[in-house]
Amino acid sequence: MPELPEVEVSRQGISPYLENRQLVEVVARQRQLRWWVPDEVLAQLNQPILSVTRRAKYLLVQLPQGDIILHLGMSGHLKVLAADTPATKHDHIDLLLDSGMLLRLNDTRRFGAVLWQQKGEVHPLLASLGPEPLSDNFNLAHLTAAFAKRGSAAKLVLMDNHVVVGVGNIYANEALFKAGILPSKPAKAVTPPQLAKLLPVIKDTLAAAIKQGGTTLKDFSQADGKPGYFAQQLQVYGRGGQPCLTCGTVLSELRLGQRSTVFCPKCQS
DNA sequence: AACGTGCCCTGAACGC
DNA sequence: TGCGTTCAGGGCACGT
Repeated sequence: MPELPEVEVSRQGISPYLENRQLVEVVARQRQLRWWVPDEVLAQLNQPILSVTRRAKYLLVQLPQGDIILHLGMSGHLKVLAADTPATKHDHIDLLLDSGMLLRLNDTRRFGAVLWQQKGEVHPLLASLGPEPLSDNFNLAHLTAAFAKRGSAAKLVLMDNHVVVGVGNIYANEALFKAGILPSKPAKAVTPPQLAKLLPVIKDTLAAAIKQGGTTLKDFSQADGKPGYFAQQLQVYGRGGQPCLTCGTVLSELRLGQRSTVFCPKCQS
């Protein structure tokens, strides 16, 4: 599933193919994604592409009159292909460019989205998001304040988009392990030293993942859907019942907010 | 405001 | 072999 690093790597991968190109046609197939743009909006998008940016896990294709917003959901991925490449199953939308290439969104499980926001407006889905994890707005003061007033599990608060965006299930598990914090610990009970450790752990892990994902960039127009950062060793995610890589204790597994949660009962407290 | 739960979707993995 | 069931997960919507 695309987490923030994969979305950022996708952004970096597609940007060179899109920026300063003219969008000449939008081909829509499957409209039953989580959210979808009205056809009359899609019909008016033949405009130059100014840039491709990212907010949380949303990609923004910026046009003079507004932004096309893409969300990859759980199973979505983007490819830049020759315009005559036949569509396959789950290819939901193509943005055809004047270069003879196209940007194609494929999303098996259809948790993704295609949205539009007019220039000068902020789509409601983007309006109340927390800070970007790699920005200075995500700092110890902010993290401390957010945790101080929440009684629910630390992992759930970390995954709350109002607290910080882009920390999905995998990274929440990994970051809490590296910071030595029990995922089920009430957020307000997490100690100042633990928070001080958690903050850089999140930033460093995400930054490293983006950097590793960069290795797939030059092959982006190929059919390579594998995110480079998955090559990194996951310490706990998907390893329930196996020994902790630090101390050898069997990793515990439980569900928080209907998400799989793995932790070391000895290393995390 | 904060918290818990349901829901959307497909395909792989599993159980009988 | 071939069913049925379970699981994975982002994030909104809703009820309490």
